Amino acid sequence: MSGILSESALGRQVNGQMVMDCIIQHGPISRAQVAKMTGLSKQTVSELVSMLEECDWVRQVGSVQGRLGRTAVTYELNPCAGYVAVVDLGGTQLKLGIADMAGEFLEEIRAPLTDGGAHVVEQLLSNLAELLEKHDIPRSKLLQVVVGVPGIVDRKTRSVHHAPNLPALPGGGLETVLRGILAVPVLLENEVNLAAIGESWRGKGQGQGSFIFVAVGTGIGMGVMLDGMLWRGARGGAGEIGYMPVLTDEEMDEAARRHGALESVASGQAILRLYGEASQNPCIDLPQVFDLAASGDELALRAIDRVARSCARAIGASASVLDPELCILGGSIGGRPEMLERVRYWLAEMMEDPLPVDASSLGKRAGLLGALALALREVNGRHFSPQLPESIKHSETYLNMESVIQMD
Amino acid sequence: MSGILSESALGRQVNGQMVMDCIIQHGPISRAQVAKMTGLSKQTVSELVSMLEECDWVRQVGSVQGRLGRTAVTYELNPCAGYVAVVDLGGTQLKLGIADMAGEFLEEIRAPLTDGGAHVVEQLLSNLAELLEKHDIPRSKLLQVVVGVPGIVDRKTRSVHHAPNLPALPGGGLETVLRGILAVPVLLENEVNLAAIGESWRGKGQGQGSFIFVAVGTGIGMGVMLDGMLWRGARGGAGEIGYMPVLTDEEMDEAARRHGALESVASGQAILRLYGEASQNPCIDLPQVFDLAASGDELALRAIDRVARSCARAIGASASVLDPELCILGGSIGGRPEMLERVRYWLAEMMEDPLPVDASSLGKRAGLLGALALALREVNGRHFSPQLPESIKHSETYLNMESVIQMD
DNA sequence: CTACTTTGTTCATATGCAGAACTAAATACA
DNA sequence: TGTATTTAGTTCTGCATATGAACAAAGTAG
Repeated sequence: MSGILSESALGRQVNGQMVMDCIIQHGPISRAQVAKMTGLSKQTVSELVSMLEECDWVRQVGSVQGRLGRTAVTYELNPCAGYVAVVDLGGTQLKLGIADMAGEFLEEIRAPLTDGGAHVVEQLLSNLAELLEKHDIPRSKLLQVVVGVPGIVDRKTRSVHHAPNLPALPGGGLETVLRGILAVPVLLENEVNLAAIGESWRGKGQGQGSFIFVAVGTGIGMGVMLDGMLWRGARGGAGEIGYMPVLTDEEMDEAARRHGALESVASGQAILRLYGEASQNPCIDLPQVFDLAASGDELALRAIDRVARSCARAIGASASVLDPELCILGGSIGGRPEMLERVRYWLAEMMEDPLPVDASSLGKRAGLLGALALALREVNGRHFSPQLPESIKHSETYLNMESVIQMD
Repeated sequence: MSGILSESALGRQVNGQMVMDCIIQHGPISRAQVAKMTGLSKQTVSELVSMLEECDWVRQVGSVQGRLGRTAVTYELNPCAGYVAVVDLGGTQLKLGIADMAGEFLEEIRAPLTDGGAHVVEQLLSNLAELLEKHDIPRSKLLQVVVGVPGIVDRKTRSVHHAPNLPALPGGGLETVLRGILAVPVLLENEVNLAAIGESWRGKGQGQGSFIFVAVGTGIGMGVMLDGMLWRGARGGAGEIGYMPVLTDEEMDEAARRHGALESVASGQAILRLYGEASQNPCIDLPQVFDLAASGDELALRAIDRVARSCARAIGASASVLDPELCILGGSIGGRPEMLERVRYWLAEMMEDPLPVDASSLGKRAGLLGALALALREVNGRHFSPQLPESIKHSETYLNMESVIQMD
C-alpha cells in the first residue's frame, strides 16, 4: 500500500529520507551501493529499503550481473507511487498536466478559458477529474497540486497580488478552495518563479547553484535561485523587476507608473512602442518587428537594441546585488537569439567581468516543468515527515465538486 | 575541562545542539523548561546538560523559588567557556577585540597601521597576544578569529579581491597564514557583510528575517540578509552595488568605470564632486558640506539630494530584486538623518509601496559586532559537530611568531 | 500539617543503527 | 571443473540514545 511512512518510522526521518533521496537521484541502485553512498550500514539500508518497498515508494527493477561478485538487486523510485497535477493559469488559457513520481507527464492538455475565466475552478476541476479517470488514477494517489499564476503569491497571507491578467479567482483564495475540494496539498506559485525552478531542474540551470532567470515577454519578470533554492522574498515579490526604478523623473509617465518603470522600457510592449514611435506605424505586432529586424530594418533593430540595453541594465543591477553564476534569458522575447546577443553586448559594455548570459532551453514548457519539479520535491520531502502538514490535517471535510459552485 | 564534545557524543548531535541553543537563547533556564521547549524528555535533557556542564560549556546560575513547586536549578551559557577575537582591518587602522562566549567584549583596541600596513600580520598577532595575556586567556581557549576586510572575500578560492584600500596581505592568504600560526579557525568576511550581520544581531535588523544593509561612506556597499542568513553570492560578491550599472553611456567615464557606476554618483566622493563642480570650490571635505547644508546652502543641499536620489535608486532596484522587509542605512554618510530623509523621499517618489528605510543604530560598531556574532555562531555550531573542521584538523604544526616574517 | 505542584532522578524498556560473522551468488583463473 | 576471490545481502549481538513511568525531593497554598 502506498502511504505515509510516519506511523511506523517516527525515528528514522533523517536516514530514511537519505536513502529515499539516494534512490531517487541515483536511479536503479543496489542496497550495497546506497550503503556506501550514504555511509549507513548495509543492515540499516536493507531495513529502510524494505520499508520503502512495502509502502510502494520504491520497487525492484532488476539485477546487475557481469561484474565481479554476487548479483545485485537494484531498486528505483516507483513511478506509480503517486501522481501530481500541475497547472499553468494564464490570462486566456489553462494548461494542465498530470505526472507520475518519476516526473514523467502522462498527459498535458490546454484549454481556453471560457467566459473570460469566470469559472476557472470548475474548468480546472473537471479537466483534472477527466484526466485522472482516463489514466485510471484514484483520488488517493493524487498527492500534490501546483498552480502557476501570473502574479505575486504571498505565502504568509495566502493571497495573490498584482495579477491583472489573471481571471477572477474565488473569494477564499484559489489554494484554500482547491484544497478544500480535492483534500490534497495545493501550492500556488508565480509563473516566472516556476520557470526558474524548471530551468534549474531540467534546463540551463542544472548544476548551477545560483542563477537568475529573466523572462521577457509582454512584460518582464525574474526568478531568483540561490544555492538551488528559490528565493521568494518577504512577501513573495522577489524578482518583480518590472517595477525596478530605472527611469529619470521626466521619463516617468502614467504607463510607467502603473506597469513599472523597467517594464515600460524592457519588454515586448516597449519594443512595439519604440518601433511605433520611430516608424509612425503603430499597427504592427512583435513577430513583424522581429521579421523586419531580420531583413535589416534599422528602426526595428534599434527598438530591439534599446530594449536589450534596458534588459542588460536590469540584469547587471541584479547581478551586482546577488552575484549569481549565470543569467538565463527566457520568455517569448528573451529567448530569441537577437535579444540574447544584444543583451550580452550591452552587459559587457556596462561591466567588466560581465555575468554570463544564456538562453532558456525549455521555452514555454519551463513553467510547467518547474511546477512539476516543485510538486515532486514537496511530495518527496513528506515521505518521512512526522505527519501531514498542518494545513491538510485539519483540512475541511471532503467536499464534492458541486459545492464549489456555491462557494464561488 | 572545556573542549569539543564530539568524542563522547557522536550520536547526540541534533538534540545536544538543540539543548545548547535553547540555553544560549533563553538565558538562565531550568532543565524542566528546556525539556518542555525542546520536546525532549526530562531525563534526556538532564543527561545532556550534565555533559555540557562537565565540559564547562554551561554552568549553574542559581535557582528559582517563589513559584509553586520545587525549586528549579537554572543553567546558562558559561561565558568563560571560550573566547573569540574579532578584527576590523581598515585601510589605515586596525581594530581588534576579544569577547567571551556570552558576546561581551573584554576589551577593544584600535591601532594605526604602521608602514602603511606592511606588517599587518605581525601587528595583529602581537596585539592579540598582548590582549590574551592581559586577560589571562590561554591560547587553547581562543576558539575563533573573524577578520573584516574592505574587499570581496571568495570562500571557495580563499582569496580577497577588489580591496584597493587594504594593506598588502601575506602571499598565502591572510586566512591561511593566521590559521597556520594560531592553529585556530579563522574567517575572513567583507566588512559591510559583517555590519549587516551586526545589525541583524543587535541593531535594527533584530526580528527582521530579510533586510538589506546599505553602507554609504566614501563608497557604497550592501549586505544582504535573507531569512536571517547572510547571502554572500557565488563568488562572495553579493551586495557589491558600487558597480551597479546606473549610468547612461555618455555618463560612463574612467572614474566610473574603475570605482563603479553607482559609486560615482552615490557615495561621499560623489557629494564632494557634485558640490565641488557646482561651487567651483573643490578644497572642501564632507563634514563641511554637511555643515553648509545645515546652514541652508543650496548647492550643498542639492549635492546631498542628488546622491540620496542615486542611493534610493539602488535601494529600489535591490528591493525589486529581493523583496526584503527593510532597508537599513548605515556608514558615515548613510547614517546621517539628512540622507535618511532624502532617501525616503526619493524612494517614495519612484515606487508605490516603497521599502521602509531605517538608520543604523550601531554606527561604526556594526562591523565589529557583526564579526562577533559570526564568530559566536561558528563556535556554537561546532559544539556537537563530529570533529573539528577539516582545515584545522590537518592544520600546519604550530608555528611561532617569528616564522610569519619569513613567510611574508 | 496536609494537599498539591513542579523539579529532577532512577529504572525498565524500546529501537535505530553499527559491526562482525555468515550465507549467497556471481566471476577469475588454474 | 573446481577453487579462490569478490561482492551482495542477512542474521545476530551489542551499544547508545531516547522515552515513559514511577519515585524522590523540595517548594507553595491553605
